[in-house]
Amino acid sequence: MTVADDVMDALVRTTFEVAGVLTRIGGEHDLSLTQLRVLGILSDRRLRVTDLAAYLGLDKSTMSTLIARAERRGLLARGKNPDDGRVVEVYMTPAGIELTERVKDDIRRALTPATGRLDPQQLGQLANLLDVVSARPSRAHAEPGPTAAR
Amino acid sequence: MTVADDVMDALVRTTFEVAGVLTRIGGEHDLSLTQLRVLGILSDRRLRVTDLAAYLGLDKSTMSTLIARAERRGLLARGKNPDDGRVVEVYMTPAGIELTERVKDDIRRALTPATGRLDPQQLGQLANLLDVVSARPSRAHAEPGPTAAR
DNA sequence: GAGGATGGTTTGCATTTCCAACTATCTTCA
DNA sequence: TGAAGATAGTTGGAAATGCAAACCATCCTC
Repeated sequence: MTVADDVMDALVRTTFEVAGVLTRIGGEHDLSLTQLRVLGILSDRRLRVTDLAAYLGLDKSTMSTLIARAERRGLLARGKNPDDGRVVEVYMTPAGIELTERVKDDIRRALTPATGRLDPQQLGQLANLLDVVSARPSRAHAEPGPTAAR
Repeated sequence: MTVADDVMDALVRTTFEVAGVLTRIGGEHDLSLTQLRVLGILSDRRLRVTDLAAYLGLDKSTMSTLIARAERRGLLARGKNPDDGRVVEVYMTPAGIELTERVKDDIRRALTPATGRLDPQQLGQLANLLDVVSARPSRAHAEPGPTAAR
C-alpha cells in the first residue's frame, strides 16, 4: 500500500524530471521529445513507418509528417522495400547519426549530477530494478525463480 | 562508465514508458501531460502563475492559456493576491480535486502491473534510489529497521 | 482478376508551446 | 513625489504535434 504508492510517486516524479531534461536538451538541438525518441530508436535499426508508429504509440499520419520534417532537415531518409512496394523504410542519415551522438552525450552529461549521487553498487541496483519495471529482461540475471504469483 | 550508461538507458526507457502511461490515462480524462502535472502540483499548494511556469519550465504565456482552459473547464480558479495587485494565484476547485483523485487512482492502477513485478523489499529500494536520483530527501533516510543489504 | 486488406500520405482541426507586444501594478531613486 | 524601470499576466501570431478521415498505391485472396 504505502510502499507501492511511494514507488509510484517516485516513478512519476523521476519521469517528469528526466522528461524535463530530455525536453531541454532536445530543444537545444531543435528536437522534440518524440523526435529524440525516434532518433534513439533508429540509431540501431531501420524500421517501416507503421512499426515506428506502433512502437511510439502514435498514428501513422503523425509518424508520416514527423518523418517528413526530419527528412527535410536531413536527419532521416526513406527507402523502398524491394519485397513490398507499399512499405517505406526509415533510417538515419550520417547527419542524423552524428546529431544523435551529440545529443546522447549531452543527455549523459545532463543526467550525471543526478546519477552521480549514487555509488556504483546502487547504480547497478537501480538499473536492474528499472529493467524489471520497464519489462526488460534483467541485464544481470539476478532474478532467479519463477515470477511471483500475483 | 558502463554502469552509469546502463542506468541512464534504463532511466530514459522507463521515463518514456511511464510518460506513455500518463499520457494515455490523462487522455482518457481529456488532460495533457502538462495539465496532469499542474493538477498534481496544485493538489497541495496554491501558486502564482509565474511560479507554476518556473516549476514546469514553461513560458508564462503558456501557463496563462493552460490555466485559462482548465479554468473554463472548472478545474482551477484564479484569485487575487491582496498584497500585490499584479499577482494571480491559482488553486484547484473541488471539481479539480475530485478529478485529480480519480486520475491518481487510475495511474496507480495502470502502473501496478509494472511495479507488481517487484517484491516489497525491492519496491522500497527502488523508491529510495529514485528519491536520491530526483534529489528528494530520502524517505527512509538511515534505512532503519530490518533492511537487508543488497 | 475483382474485391478487400494493408501501408503511407494528405488534409483539416484542436492543442501545445514559444516569442513579442501589451496592460496593469509595483519599486526605485533623483 | 513622481517619472522610469521592473515585474506579473494576458493576448496574438506562428510553428510543431497529434488525431481522424479521405485518399492512393500495392499486395493478397478466392
